[in-house]
Amino acid sequence: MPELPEVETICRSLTEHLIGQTIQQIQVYWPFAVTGWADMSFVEIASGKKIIAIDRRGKYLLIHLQQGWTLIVHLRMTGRLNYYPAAMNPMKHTHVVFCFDQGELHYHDTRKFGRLQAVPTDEALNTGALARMGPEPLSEDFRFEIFTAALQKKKVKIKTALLDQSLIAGIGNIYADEVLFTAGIFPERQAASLSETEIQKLFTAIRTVLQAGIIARGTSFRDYRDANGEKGDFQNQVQVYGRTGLSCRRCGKTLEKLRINGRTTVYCRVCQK
DNA sequence: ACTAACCTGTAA
DNA sequence: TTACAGGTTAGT
Repeated sequence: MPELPEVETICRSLTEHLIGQTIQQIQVYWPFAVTGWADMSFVEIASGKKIIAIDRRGKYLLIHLQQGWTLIVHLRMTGRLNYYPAAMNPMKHTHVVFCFDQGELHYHDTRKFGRLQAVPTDEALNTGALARMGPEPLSEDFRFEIFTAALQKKKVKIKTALLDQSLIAGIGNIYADEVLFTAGIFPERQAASLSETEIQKLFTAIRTVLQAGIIARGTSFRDYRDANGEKGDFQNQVQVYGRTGLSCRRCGKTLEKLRINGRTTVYCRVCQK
């Protein structure tokens, strides 16, 4: 569910509530949701520790604990982290509950794709997909020349390239379609076929669209909520995602869809070449 | 490079 | 009943 703007919004809303709070107790209702480290269980590692910082990397949340431990969270499609100021009964799909001095954090995930891993902080960025994660598009690590060189090496469609987390971190199906519309690029173009001008448009569109997503506090078509249970607003300003059969806001032509990499892709055949 | 798998819910 | 959903990975 959440892409970069949603995870960033969750990160910020969690930070407000949890920095400095100690995890007093953890209840795990679905054990597959959590993973420990070496011979230590997730609960053993995290219990009794204070949260000192919360970061985002791509679509991952990094909850840093004292004593050198970090909880890596990926929400996949339907994962949610809900902060409640007072004790709350777990809901049908609540898999983990963290109890603090003030309030509780509930991990909820209808489709059970998401995972929480406890790892040593200095191993966090070397763990799994995080080790191969591309640059953060909103940081100075995202460089036009490097992005250009990477695209020219790829023999996949540009939409597939945008979804490749090792090429660029944090873009998912909604923002990929929005970025390609904004850049005026047809999603089935081969990545290596883009001109420098087109890559420049794409580079700029990635940054402006993701930034707009963050300002809107994410996109809530269905499941997404921030840590306070609030919806985002970006669904009210999308150009193409979810608008198959409706008219293009720019030229009026009926928007079309196709399937790329198993993902529905919506585009305007007039505005995107 | 494409598909199935992991899951459940909702809408067609 | 079938298709599809903000993701990733392990298989052909």
